[in-house]
Amino acid sequence: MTTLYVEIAEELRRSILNGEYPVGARLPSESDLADRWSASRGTVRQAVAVLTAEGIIGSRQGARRIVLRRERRHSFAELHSFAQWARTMGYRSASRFLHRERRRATPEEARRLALPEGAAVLDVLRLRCLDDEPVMVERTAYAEWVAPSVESLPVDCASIMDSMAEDAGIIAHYGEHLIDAVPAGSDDARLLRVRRGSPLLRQRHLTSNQDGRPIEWTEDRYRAGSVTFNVSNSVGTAPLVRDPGSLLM
Amino acid sequence: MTTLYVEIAEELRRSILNGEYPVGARLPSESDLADRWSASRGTVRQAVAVLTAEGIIGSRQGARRIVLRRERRHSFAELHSFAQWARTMGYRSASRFLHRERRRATPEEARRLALPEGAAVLDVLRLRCLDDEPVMVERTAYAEWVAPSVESLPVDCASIMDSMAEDAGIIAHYGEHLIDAVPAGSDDARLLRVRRGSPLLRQRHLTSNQDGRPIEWTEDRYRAGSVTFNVSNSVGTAPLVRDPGSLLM
DNA sequence: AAGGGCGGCTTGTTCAGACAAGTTCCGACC
DNA sequence: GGTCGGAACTTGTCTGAACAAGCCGCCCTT
Repeated sequence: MTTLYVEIAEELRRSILNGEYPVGARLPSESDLADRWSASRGTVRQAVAVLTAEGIIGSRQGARRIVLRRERRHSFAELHSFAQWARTMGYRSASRFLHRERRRATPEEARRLALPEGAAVLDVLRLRCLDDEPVMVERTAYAEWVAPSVESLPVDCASIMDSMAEDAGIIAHYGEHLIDAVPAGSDDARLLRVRRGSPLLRQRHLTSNQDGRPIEWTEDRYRAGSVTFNVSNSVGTAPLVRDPGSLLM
Repeated sequence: MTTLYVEIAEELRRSILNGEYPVGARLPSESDLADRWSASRGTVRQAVAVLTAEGIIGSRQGARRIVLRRERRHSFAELHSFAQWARTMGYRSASRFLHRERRRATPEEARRLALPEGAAVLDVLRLRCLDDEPVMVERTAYAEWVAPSVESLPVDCASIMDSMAEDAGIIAHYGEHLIDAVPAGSDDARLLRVRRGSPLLRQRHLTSNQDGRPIEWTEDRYRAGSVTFNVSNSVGTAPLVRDPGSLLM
């Protein structure tokens, strides 16, 4: 049993998906929805705020909400875990450790992971495949406090994040992502089977646990054409809302 | 005079920025903050939700909120207008129309802009510079209903979006962005002064007005190293999504 | 000294009501 | 027929209250 506003959001999402509210249509007013679920207007506002944050519906003061899009967006976990994302998209994903050893953190890594200069990190290099095609090279520096959990994993472990959560209770909670384009180095080129200097989509990200303590600093390099990042937004700035005594996210 | 929750959010952001709440520190509880501003708890929750969405603070049920980061990152929500973004970042930006003519929409453009096959669009090619350095090539297909506003602009117009808002009341309200990496074509290479085939960061985006009516479908190509996109998220919010390359593109 | 449990604190969810601000639409007027 | 104004509707902001759920530290036990 989930919470009420999540349930309302899910049912609305379903209604949009199955065409009851096509793209461009206006949703019922908040009070209509509140009546339908015997909920207060505030709870309904939490529900529609979820869909707004997902980019599915848009809203303006005074006018009824409209449907912008049908497809649903995916969750935080899928952004942090390549394996989990691949699974939900219906791909077979595989990965292998090519390299795994402790070394000193570079100045950049130390800064990102909030470590003292020269602290030890666990350096990991992995190659990721979708349906047997090499798609991404992943270079990660793990903070020392999570290193043991990573070192004990088998070389073909599919999802480090999943394993860490299960074995050590280390859970990714916050993330920051930097996205740009870089030319393939000679190692990248060999592993991804592209020419040296050809374009790669680079996603660097810092993952932290629930206390804001950094877990890892990662640089992923995707072969051009294999992956696209997708963002929806609206001017309404506040993707979040609240209402009588509560707000949501 | 802005609204109360925005004011609270701004003051909290300032306090974090000036070090009153350093990274890792715990914020006061909701009721403390409510007392301080003589506001209800609900209003305070709206304020902290703003900061949460910006990735500045994190929150977990039962525990006090913590500071994750000081700076406010430049988020996609603000990346509506290149000119506007450049200005807030302190750059001198310039741009020039290299090409501007009506033609038939390609099948992709027709789909994105929700137009019938073969409808007319206004095709625009612009070169964007930051501090006199060519940084981005922009290829836009404008829907016919906004074409007149664009055609009347001077060749060195800095911000089409600003002009359209002023002159015709056409306001960008919703956006969807697709981000990946592509090799520079020969035109791109000449304009951006890079070698052909060198990596470019590509941002395609669809802009719609307040009714969800498509305004433009744009393809921006940034020279590698000139721009990095940045996204923050946490377990409750995921503004960014990853899509497989070949499907649905 | 190490471990466990309980209680107080804090965030999450929900309710009902009120007013402000913006949109829509129809009807009156020119 | 077109335009202007206003009424009805809808979303945005805010209050105050209550309970649930999760976290943390203190204290007591072993």
